[in-house]
Amino acid sequence: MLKYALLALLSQQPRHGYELKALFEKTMGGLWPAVNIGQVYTTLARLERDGRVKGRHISQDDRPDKRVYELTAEGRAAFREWLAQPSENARIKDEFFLKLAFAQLARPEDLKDLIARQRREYLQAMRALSDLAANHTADDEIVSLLIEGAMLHLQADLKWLDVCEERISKKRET
Amino acid sequence: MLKYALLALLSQQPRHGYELKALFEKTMGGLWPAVNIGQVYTTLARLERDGRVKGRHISQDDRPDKRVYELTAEGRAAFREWLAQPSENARIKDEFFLKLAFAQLARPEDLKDLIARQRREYLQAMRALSDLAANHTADDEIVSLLIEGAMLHLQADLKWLDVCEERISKKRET
DNA sequence: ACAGCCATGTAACTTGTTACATGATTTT
DNA sequence: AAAATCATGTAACAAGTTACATGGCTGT
Repeated sequence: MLKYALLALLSQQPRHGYELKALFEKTMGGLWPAVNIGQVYTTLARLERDGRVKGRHISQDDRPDKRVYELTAEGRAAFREWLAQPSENARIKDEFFLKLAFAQLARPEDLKDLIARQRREYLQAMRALSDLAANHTADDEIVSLLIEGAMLHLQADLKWLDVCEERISKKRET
Repeated sequence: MLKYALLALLSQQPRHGYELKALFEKTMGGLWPAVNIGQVYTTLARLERDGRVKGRHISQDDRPDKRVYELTAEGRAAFREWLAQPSENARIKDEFFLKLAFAQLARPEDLKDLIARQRREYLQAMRALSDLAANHTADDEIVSLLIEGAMLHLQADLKWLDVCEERISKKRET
């Protein structure tokens, strides 16, 4: 995933690893888990190995030297292709889905607690997003959108927990 | 992730790799991407290496021999610990989030198409879920719940696409 | 002197993916 | 005779995580 974000940033202009990390985080406005700087460099190395980018050494007198990467034609094509194909969401890979299903199999008596704990987690995440939204200057339109998207997700998750709880207590009555 | 699902299934009784794969898929009712059988075996090998399970060879006359795994005390503890801690959802790792944010940076003129394509994808996934729900005998309560959860997610995603589209066209007017 | 930012990387490891390889038994 | 199901695995690779290692410049 990071791979394509780097290609996107490099499609604007050549940049170096340290800069890419900062831009990535700024673009995602703290909504994406922080990227380890090490991963940026390994990803760049792999992209260069695969002919997607080309790095070149830049000497600097006042600062440490750096290595600036630019997109190749292939890299540009790979980025465009990524944008062109829709992101898969048909199959779900949400950990809580798994947890619920297998808890029900193995420890059905724990379901109520499991759901309660998860609700607390979602509510906390919701609060964190509200804070982010409040502290967020409206200059960055896209980050506001991402925050709203994350909130819609969480609302759906919370609603689902309600459905689960209801269904489970109903079953127990039978 | 698969790791914990296997521990869950083994917490009921000892089982072998082939059986675990089938049970996993039955439990998730086609909602989780199919698991590669090879991964089941490598995961079991790693679990054994880490002392979570213990395998033993069973000779069979009528069928190929098999290797049955059972949980160790450590494995049981690891499973319980997994259940006890809430699944993280605070930070989002949805590919479309990334795509939108970086498309806006690099190719803002493509945003409309990007959203339209993604909407088609979500609607198609929605239809697939409806079919699943229809063909689904109500005997398996948990699978019904998972289907509902997936639908709630998709509804949130679709709603978000509407918000994005609106916001973007509004911006263009300015 | 020390903290913090600028800058680059490697090593070891985990999880998951794809493809390959083998072979028996059962059903059509 | 062929296809499907039962059964096990390995090899190579991709992506991501954590920790370690290095070193210069800037501001307090």
